Amino acid sequence: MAKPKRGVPKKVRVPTIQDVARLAKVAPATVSNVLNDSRPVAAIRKERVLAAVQALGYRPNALAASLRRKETRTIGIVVPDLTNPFFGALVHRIEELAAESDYQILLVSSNEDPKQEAARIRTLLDRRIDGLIVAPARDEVEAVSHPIGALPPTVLVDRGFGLAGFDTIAADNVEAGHRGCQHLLELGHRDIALIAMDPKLANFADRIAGYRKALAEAGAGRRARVVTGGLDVESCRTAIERELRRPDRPTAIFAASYVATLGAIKAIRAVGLDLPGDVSLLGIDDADWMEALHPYISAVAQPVEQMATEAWRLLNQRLAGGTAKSARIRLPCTLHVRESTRAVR
Amino acid sequence: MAKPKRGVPKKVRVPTIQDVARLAKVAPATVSNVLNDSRPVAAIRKERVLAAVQALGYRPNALAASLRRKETRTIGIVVPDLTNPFFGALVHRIEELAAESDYQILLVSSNEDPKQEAARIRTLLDRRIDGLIVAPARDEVEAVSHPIGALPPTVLVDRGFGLAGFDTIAADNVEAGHRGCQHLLELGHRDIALIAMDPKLANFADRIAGYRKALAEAGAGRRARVVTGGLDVESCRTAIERELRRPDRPTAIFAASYVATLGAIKAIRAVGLDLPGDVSLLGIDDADWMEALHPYISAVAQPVEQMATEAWRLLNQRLAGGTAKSARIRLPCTLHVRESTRAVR
DNA sequence: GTGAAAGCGCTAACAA
DNA sequence: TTGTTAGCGCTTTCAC
Repeated sequence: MAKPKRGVPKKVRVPTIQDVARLAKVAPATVSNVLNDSRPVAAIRKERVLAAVQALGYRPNALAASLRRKETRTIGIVVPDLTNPFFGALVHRIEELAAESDYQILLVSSNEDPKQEAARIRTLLDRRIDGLIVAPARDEVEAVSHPIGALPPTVLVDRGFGLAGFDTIAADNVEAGHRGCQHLLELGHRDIALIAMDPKLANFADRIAGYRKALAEAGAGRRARVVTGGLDVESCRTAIERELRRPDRPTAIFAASYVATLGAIKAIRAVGLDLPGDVSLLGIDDADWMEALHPYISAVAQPVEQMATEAWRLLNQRLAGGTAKSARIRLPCTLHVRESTRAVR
Repeated sequence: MAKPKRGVPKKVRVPTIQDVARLAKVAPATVSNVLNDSRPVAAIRKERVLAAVQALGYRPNALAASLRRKETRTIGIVVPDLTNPFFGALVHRIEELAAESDYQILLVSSNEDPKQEAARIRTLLDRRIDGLIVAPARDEVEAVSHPIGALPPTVLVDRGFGLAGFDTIAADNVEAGHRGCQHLLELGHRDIALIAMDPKLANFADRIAGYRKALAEAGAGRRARVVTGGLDVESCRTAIERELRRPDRPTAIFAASYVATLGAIKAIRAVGLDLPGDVSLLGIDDADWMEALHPYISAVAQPVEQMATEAWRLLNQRLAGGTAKSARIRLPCTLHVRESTRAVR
């Protein structure tokens, strides 16, 4: 048995700005000024400082600087579920942009739960993040900010569009629902079931509205069929399966999210129908695999990259002190017609 | 035009521990002791403190506490690519576990680039993270730690297995390659091409070794065909397509990663072969969609959840002062036989 | 152009 | 049990 000496911290003292100053025979302030270009420093001293920094392997303690400067160059990101490729891509891109501007990312997941979301955001605030990007679990203001109090500059992505006091970004979900449904109608479908994870979430409500609008325009307003799935693939699958087993089963499924799309494919399989022979499928949200296996899945793609870019741009503006009134940005989706949608027989 | 007053910080002063102390008529230290249970405090005072905290909406400044305590309760996570579902799931689970223990996650992506990796890790260190979990871009020690200097407790996941000074965790990649190849051999395949993104990465080297071993055991050692793809789907697709267009094309493809699997599917389509009629496909790494569209993709699944759990467990142990010698943990993979692998004609 | 000194908000050591 | 003091490592006055 090795006898583990517990809690013995390494004795290697990390050099501080004082150590550098001493070695370079200058004031700590001068070291700071050299390293941050915050004031002109004579060339001779500057060299001495740089040499000392080199010699000691000095790295400024960002914590101390943040405490003093009252700015952490850290932003929080909150997403409902990181395993969802939409949010994965979103975070990926934001992290990339943030890093370019020398910002770090504190990442938390809310697991689609407003309670957890609030709790996690609070811990982020305790760390004095400079800004926050959140894809909220719910759309209500209370859920996002009420239990938390003052927030730093915050931009809301995907959900919570239009909430007062926030810059908000979302896909044009009404148009996504409208355009998607139109596509199905053009193919001759009249019995189109739309599957939403939670029709109360604004983005689903919008997609449903667009869908209804397209239906109405085609004189098929009474044929709307909105099915509520749930937050996970299984519950969506079950709901869709039930719909497909009805005698008057739909000829097309419009799955209003990534999770719903996955559920729809599984449901169609489970019922033993042919895709797209017996039933067409149109998804919302794109993924790499949708163009791999046949039938390629037709989908209305949200502009994730753009959403990330805009989110970062808006946040950056605020971080720079911008006080423009809250932005509300709707980004257009793109319909990718592939193989899973086919003319009705 | 609104006239934007730039850079005007909000005048709302955030309450400090001093404010609470004053209001509660106690010493700041007492407030600290109440909030952290660090010393017994008389019930009367405790109540006064709590009331004052409530009244002011006081939240301790974690930055200041960290500076003083020399511990941030923050750990860094470094992954090569967050859009890869494997790393997405890994981060997701680690974040979850960390949050349960009141740790935060600073997330950075290395984009498969050791240079970027080193740079990003350095910025994490400047923030005095307590620990680090990294899925390195390369396997060499130098790449991970040499250009950086002293690291906090660090565990390496997926790559860099066995590097001295680190707890390391990886799937049993040799076995994964072995078992996978065996499965193909059992189906009668003899011309099996293995596609690796980069055969120099240890996990690919291991998978290749396992594959060769299985081949040798079947007396087909000379028939090994290792194809180098690349870091992205397209380059893998191209490489596999080339292989499939040869007159002596393989009857089975063994794609040694998620990206390679996607590339393989696309290549098989591009060449116009039937999957699995003309060619079988076995992937490494599992994904939700592999059980959605036909043919369901057979795959050797890495135990992502377990890898995350173990990573967190090991790190936690170190954070608690544990000084056991570096752990090396190999976790077994699971073969999911589905529809994309079929007996050779 | 430079240095000395104060202080960001907290906790740990020392007294009482 | 409580308060006072010092100081974590840095940046920013202010004075020279």
